[in-house]
Amino acid sequence: MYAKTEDFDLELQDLAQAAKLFSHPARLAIIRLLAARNTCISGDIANELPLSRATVCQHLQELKNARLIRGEISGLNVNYCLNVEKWSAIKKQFEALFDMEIQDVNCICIN
Amino acid sequence: MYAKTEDFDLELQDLAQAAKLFSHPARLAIIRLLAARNTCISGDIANELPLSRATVCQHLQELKNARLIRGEISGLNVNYCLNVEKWSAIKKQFEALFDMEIQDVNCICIN
DNA sequence: CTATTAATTCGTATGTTTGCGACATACAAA
DNA sequence: TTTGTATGTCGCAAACATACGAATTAATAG
Repeated sequence: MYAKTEDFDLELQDLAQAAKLFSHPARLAIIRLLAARNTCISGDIANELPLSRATVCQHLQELKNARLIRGEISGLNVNYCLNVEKWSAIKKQFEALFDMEIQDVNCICIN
Repeated sequence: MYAKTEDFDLELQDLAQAAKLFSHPARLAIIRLLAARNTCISGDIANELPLSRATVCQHLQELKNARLIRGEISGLNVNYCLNVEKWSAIKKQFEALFDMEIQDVNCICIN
């Protein structure tokens, strides 16, 4: 986090951090995969993405640190799944953003 | 955009790019300001944020490049406003993401 | 025990974002 | 024309993100 980020409302910091999770197509692809399937082995995820195993792992860790996904060791494999509670919480945050009332603009604003 | 980003679905690339707009509290704060007011002078925006004018200008340009906001010159001032069409489009993209059906998870996933 | 296999971490290279001071532009008033 | 004011751009530095090969860890099979 850049230093100045702390100078904003916590609510905005929080939402910005959630948005960052969605700001890379690999992470969106992972989320989509985990939503679509209920089996979710790390290696399978890596095989479906056009990235190296190491890079996919990094994205998985980011989502895991944010508690949006969870991983469970099962022998040699690791099963990942969405944390639906966190998913719902983020969904609510974005709903609040988009439900925000918008005043009529008073500029013509061509450009 | 990193090279590998192009290897993903256009839909995911697009959504990731929209999410990036929301991934900094300064940009969220700007959006919130523009939604709340119908007068929206560049200098006033900069004064409300804990950042230098140059930095705020940079964030404004980013939002403008993405067509989420528009700026209109009015004498010495520049009036900014939300582009409600783009705002609605992005809102729809996120609604589609969050309306995605989620399968029941089959892992216990403590960690 | 020793391979084998799956997953992750480490180290490193490269690219992007953030932040700002200084400079440039552009309009308006004196 | 000169001066002042509002904006925006440039160039730099620091922080952060992305990507991957190589090394590491950890469980299992032989």
